[in-house]
Amino acid sequence: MATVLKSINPNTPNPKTPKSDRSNSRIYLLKLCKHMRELHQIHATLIKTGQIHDIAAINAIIEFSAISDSARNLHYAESVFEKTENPSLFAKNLMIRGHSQSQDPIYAIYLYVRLLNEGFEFNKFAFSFLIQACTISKSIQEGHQIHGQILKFGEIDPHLASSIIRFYSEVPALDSARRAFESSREFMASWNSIIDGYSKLGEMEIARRLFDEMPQKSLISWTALITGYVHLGRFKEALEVFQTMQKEGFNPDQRTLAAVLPSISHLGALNLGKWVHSYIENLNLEVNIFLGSALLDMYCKCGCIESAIDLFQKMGNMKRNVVTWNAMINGLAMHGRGSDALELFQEMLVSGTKPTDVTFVGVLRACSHVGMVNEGMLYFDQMRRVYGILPTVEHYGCMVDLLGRAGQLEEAEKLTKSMIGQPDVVVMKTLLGACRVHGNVEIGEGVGWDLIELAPNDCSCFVLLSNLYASVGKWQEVGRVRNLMKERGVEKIAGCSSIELGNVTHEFHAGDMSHPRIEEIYAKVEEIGERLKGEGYTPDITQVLVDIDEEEKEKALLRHSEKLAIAFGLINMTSGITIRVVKNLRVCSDCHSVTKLISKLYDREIIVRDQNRFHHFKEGLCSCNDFW
DNA sequence: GTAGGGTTAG
Repeated sequence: MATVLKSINPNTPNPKTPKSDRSNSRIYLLKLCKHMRELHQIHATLIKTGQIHDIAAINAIIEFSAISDSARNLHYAESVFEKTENPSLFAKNLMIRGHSQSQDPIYAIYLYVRLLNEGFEFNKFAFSFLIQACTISKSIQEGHQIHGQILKFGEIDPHLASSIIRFYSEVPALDSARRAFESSREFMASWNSIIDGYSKLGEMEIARRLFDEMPQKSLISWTALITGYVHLGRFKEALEVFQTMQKEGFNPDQRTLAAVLPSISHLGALNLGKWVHSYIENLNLEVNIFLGSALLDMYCKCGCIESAIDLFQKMGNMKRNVVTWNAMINGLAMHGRGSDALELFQEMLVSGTKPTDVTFVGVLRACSHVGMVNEGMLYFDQMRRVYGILPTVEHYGCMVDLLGRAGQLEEAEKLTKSMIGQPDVVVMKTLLGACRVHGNVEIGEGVGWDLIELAPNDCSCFVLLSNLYASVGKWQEVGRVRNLMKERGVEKIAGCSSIELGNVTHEFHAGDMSHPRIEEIYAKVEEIGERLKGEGYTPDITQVLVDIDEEEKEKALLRHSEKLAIAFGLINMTSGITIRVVKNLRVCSDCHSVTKLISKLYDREIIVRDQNRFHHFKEGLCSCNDFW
């Protein structure tokens, strides 16, 4: 006992101090508990000394065991609570709150009903937790009833109003949410809640209108709006809102930053991400689990895997949850560091963190990106057998990719057919892509034509099929696919690459002429082309889809967006600075070999993020080992 | 003394 107490608070009370002080210090100790073991010891002392009837002591024990983050034990809280003769209002609220945040939030309602029948009364805090319980468990009927109880109770404050709106938005029952909002427009929290509700349901236009109409905004309002744009994948708009917010004098806190970071990650805006990190450091903001995970993910997705690892280590075990681990595992996988990712997965298991479906996406991608077929099969099997996680389309996608790359196309096809329900477009595209890499027309042809029927407006299906035919010289078939695409009016998605220079992101589209310095850039591209040819490079024109002569095809290749972006980087960034490019599609094979050569001839590290993974080009080689 | 906005995969 003494040793534990010492470890919590070296100033163990002097036996000479008055009794009430000693009791207070024990309650103070309770608030410092980190583990259940410590709580047991203090609890035992309280019983021995008869102080257990102290209301504050009971509350502190229940508080720790019902809601603390570090070592929750609701059963323990329950047993203390049930033995208490006349529990305080605060204790009852703690129990309701504990249940509402547990695996079975509905028990909060059961407890409430039971206590109500026993003649107890409640205050507004209880209702707040009860409505939260209904929100989490999506208990529509119960939520309605609690809403009724609140109205009967008679006193609606901003917190209750916003909780009710939140409940109806998440059920979802937008009409009811709107009605609840209309009847509580006097509270800013109601506005925040309804904006958040519309945002999360993707109704951004309504959310935006309400936001503009709001008589007064708070940081919460801005964060709700940003979250909405992020959820819809409208990352640039999310960043615009973030910047406007600051111009209007609102300084972001941890939650706003955690909300906006995913946009920075998706756009690959490293400089902005670094700005966020230094902002956090300058303001001495605590890097909690949410913020830490978001930052870590930003560094992974912006190509700074070393910074991500650094942060991950600094965060330490206490500040990691499954999301943190998942982000790091997926990050390593994305950067082609498969064995590091798998090692980290083992570490995660040792730490006692239970893997989720997202973890296995990372694990399988790790295997896939470095071609570890057997390991991948093993994990795919383990996922179901050991962890009871049912594979989703993402997992099937990884497996098809894994088998496909290894050339086991029959196996891959078999797997798509064994999927529960229809294999989805992404999985089929993966299979078709693998067929193209291996020039397997027998399987790829069937898959390709099926895909075109399954996703008639998706240009990438046509492109893949056409490239498959091209790779084996079936030019007549290439023409057939191309004509069908034209007939149906399917638009090709233009390749787009971006590169940051200072705080400005420059975007390039294939064949784009709009950049103010485009002539200079094309001159550089030509120069690169000539220098590369001198080194024995021949353009790979087989994958060019348009019907033009060979010379034109070469030119078309030179206009690929990543080549423009890299040329722009070479012109503007002094040697020694890594060029970082983000691309919306997969890197084509010509751009891949060209970038390798550039990295050697111009002695430049180049990091390209494509749709699937990172390519680190250095001294003529790529981290993907030409396997992507 | 308790309550409204936050992180991974797609």
